[in-house]
Amino acid sequence: MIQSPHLRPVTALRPLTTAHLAQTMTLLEMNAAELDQKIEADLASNPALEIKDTRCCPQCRRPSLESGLCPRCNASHNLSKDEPIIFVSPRQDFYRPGVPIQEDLPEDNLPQITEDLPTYVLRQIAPELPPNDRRLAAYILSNLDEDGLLEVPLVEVSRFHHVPLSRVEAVLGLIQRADPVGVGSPSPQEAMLAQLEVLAETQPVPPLAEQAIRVGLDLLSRHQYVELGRLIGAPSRQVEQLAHFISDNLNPFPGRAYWGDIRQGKGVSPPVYTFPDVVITPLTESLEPILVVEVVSPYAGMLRINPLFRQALNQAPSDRADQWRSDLEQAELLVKCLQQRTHTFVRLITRIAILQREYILHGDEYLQPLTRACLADELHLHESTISRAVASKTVQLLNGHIVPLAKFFDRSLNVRTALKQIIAQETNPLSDSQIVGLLKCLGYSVARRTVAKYRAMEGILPSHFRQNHQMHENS
DNA sequence: CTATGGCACGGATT
DNA sequence: AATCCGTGCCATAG
Repeated sequence: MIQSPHLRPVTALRPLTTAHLAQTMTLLEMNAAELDQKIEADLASNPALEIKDTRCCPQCRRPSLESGLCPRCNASHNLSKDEPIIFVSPRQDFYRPGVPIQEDLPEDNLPQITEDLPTYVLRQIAPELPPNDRRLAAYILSNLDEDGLLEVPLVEVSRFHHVPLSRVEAVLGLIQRADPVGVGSPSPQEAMLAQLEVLAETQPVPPLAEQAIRVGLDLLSRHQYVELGRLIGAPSRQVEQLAHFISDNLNPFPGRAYWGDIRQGKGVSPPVYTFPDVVITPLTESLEPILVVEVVSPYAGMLRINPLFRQALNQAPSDRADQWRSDLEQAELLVKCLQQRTHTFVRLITRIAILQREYILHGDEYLQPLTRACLADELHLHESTISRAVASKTVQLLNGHIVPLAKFFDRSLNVRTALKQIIAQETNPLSDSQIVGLLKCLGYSVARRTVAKYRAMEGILPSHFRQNHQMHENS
């Protein structure tokens, strides 16, 4: 149900209300990229629609206001910092933050396709892959579990595709060396071995590491150094260093904690999402900047009913009249629904920008736990409307990271980052219940059990598998 | 006895 | 109506 008291006379539509509602819902669910496609399709098939010329802002090429400048360049600098500047911008490719505006964007600068883990990996290895092995690779990658490990036995893959096992292994070898190193391995053990191998190419690794992982991974994870030392023939002191090295550098679950956090890491962070639906930038560089929130909505303000078409309707050939009339109605409906969609979305994002200002400026730790229901109540919308509006949309933050809009509704992110900080700073491993105490001091009240779950989510090992962070570096 | 993981329940989310 | 998430209770390992 759309019910919005502040809404313009959109309510005074037509007897089309059911169709209107239905389409608004559908549109609301789409993100910018999908909407773009949809509108392009409509433009192509419906002669009643046309694109109206718009003037561009001379400074940034966004469509301009009456004054000639766009809302951003036109904004005065002495507004209240609590009031974000919000405006709607029609096309993603008019403007790319951080990238100087160019007349022609080079080919490889165009929007990336939305990538999930399998696609991301596939793109990396495709060049090295013989064409007939591509399907094989794609098949393997589509059978990864959420940890980035292969769920299906290799033999089965080979049988399914009627190729020798050796070929499957060769392809898998390539996959394992692609970016989340170790991805696609059949077991944590193999993942770690692959990582070790890659690591060895750039830096020295302890000679016994490989053996330790091969024969004693379970001992390693249980901290049973003496036992392990006996097994691989090394003093327990050396084994301890070994364990330290392993837990610092290797990750048994290559796919985990990979999508969430895009840190400086080693390489460049992979672009995971397409163009964002919202771009947030500071108006000026300062500690307490005014936020500029740009809502990307394809063709916003550029779409209208072709006036010529409307005129021509009267003189329509009788056999075509019905068709034309329905085209016109559809076009009108689309335009109204789009207005409705942007309006709802703008109200939503405005509220979010105000409520989550601290988060936008200062990062994960300051994210307010916010529920859709609560926002729905404030905006007098139905919660399902919020859900639809939030679904599958992304926001680009000040630091250039693109995150799903749903992240603004994450109930536990702030606690999880606090937890990560605690663990990063700990000198010796803290137990979960000790962490509960520390979190409580910070004002986060969570159950002991929950801390364990958060750890798992972040890919942090249990305390007895973690190492003292004070001593460091082997020779 | 302490630290964790597993299972299941209730409320929130979609 | 189906699913996800935080939590409590219990079993297990050290």
